[in-house]
Amino acid sequence: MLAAVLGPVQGKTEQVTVAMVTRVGETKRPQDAVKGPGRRLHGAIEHKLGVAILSGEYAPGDKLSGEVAFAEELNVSRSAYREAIQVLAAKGLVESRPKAGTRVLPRHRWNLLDPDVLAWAFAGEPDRKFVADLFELRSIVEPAAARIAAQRADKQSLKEMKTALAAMRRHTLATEEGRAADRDFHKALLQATANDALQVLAASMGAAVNWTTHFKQRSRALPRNPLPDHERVYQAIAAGDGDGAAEAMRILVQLALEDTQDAMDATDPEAAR
Amino acid sequence: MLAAVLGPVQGKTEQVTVAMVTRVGETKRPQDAVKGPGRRLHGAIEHKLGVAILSGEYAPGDKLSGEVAFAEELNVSRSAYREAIQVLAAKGLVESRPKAGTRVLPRHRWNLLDPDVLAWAFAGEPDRKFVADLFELRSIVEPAAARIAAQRADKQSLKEMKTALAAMRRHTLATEEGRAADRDFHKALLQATANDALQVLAASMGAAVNWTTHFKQRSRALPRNPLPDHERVYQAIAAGDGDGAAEAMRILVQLALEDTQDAMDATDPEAAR
DNA sequence: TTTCCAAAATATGTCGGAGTAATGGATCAC
DNA sequence: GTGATCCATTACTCCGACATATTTTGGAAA
Repeated sequence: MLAAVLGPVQGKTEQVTVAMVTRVGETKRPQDAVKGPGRRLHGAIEHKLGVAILSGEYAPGDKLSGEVAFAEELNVSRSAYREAIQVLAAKGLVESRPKAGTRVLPRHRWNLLDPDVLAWAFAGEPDRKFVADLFELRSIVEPAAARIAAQRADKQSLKEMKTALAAMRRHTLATEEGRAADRDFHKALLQATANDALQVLAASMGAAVNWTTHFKQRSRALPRNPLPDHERVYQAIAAGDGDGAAEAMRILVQLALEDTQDAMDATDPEAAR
Repeated sequence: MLAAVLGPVQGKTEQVTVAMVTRVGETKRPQDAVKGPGRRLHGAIEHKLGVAILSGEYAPGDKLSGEVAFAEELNVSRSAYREAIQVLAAKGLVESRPKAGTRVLPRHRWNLLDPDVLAWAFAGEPDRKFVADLFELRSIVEPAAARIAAQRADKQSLKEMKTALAAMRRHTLATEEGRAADRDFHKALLQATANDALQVLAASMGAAVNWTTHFKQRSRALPRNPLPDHERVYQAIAAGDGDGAAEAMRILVQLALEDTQDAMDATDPEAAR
């Protein structure tokens, strides 16, 4: 009488594998390691409902069936269901009121920059308009971040960026290590800005961009080698050249956008106009 | 023990053990304090814990007392406490694991751009560094948004901005209507960009900026009249002048930052160096 | 003594049910 | 037609029990 409906939740081993996709070769303390907390049951419900909402299966304004009905339909207890709903409500996806039930909120209330919401958005076929919006935002924020980083970067951050670049050179973007190095590079760059708000925002966008690389992989067209672009950014930052860093980063983002769009066109040729 | 900690929201009366001296005039209902869908019990717990964490009362790495213990301490059921914790976990503030307990996550895991988290951050004395970071981000995003708006604004958005400007002129920023008009202006500007990601981000920042106006009010120094700055932005957008709009918005944000810093200096002279 | 595995201890996770409170809509009076 | 009142529906809260996961420990084996 368990939650067979939830599919991915049920298999214990599956969850373990998902949680274990952490980076190899991490020598940090076990506590700090990204040991993913195996998704709980309510976590699975969040994911299921979150994806359903983001994919448009439940449109804004739609009323979900009552707690008892829905919980029974999912074969979970009301507690688990309610905790999931609370999380969705915390992210602005739904709102619950006595007598009125819980309804899907209009899209402009959604916390689209929440990492989980982004993950749910990219779980299905991503919306091309939304991807374009994200890249537009990225093309605003990241060059500015690079400019600030060029002004404030300390030796420590520069060293980390250099290390990440070396790792990118060693592995390619085709490997998980390479992509991890890419993330590390941007992460180190953001840390160099010494701006918490920028870091949080870029972390969200980075996660989203990460999902797009998944599509690049799926398409046959190999993306161009992004290493030279990254190196230009690094050189400018190391030289303290704010304008140069911003311009180099602008180009980097622009190329990433083109690659992603090409990949999406290749994956879903119909949608390309 | 102390249900009073949770403020206005509280239920049971028979839970009180000793010295239940009902204070007269305490018959206020949750609706009195909050508008719209009044905060539920678990909402109050979220707020209390969220503020405690953001203010540093619970430092990253700290372990919260167990569910039973903490729930009993707050005089709430375990269910309500758990739902609150799930919400905090959804915003990246804490993480719960069996046997290990619930711990406050490191600051870089917090969703600092979540509207609720921002509200909690500004519930106490705001961190000056964080305010500076937010304004730096705002000075990156909003001018760029204004530039895009100048390129894409349709008649509808322009009309809304014009209406908001008129309202700002009629009332001042000292009134709630005036501040609402200010928000409407920025909201209309963002809508003109036709970029969902930008809209969500700016909405969060707008909420944060709104909290800072609270401090401007608290200080004696009246902020300068921001109307001319807004009008310059509008004129540039209406004329389709992207560079002009960006520059005008840059100045607007810069002045807002100076006003806010002055207000914070006046409120807390010690921290000013 | 050191290493490793197994069982216990403990805190979170899940469950089902009962009762409370609040709200939206129908009903009724004016 | 307009307003206030009543009521059914729904989420909200509480409770107590059991399940599950993970750390800790203690003991067996090397």
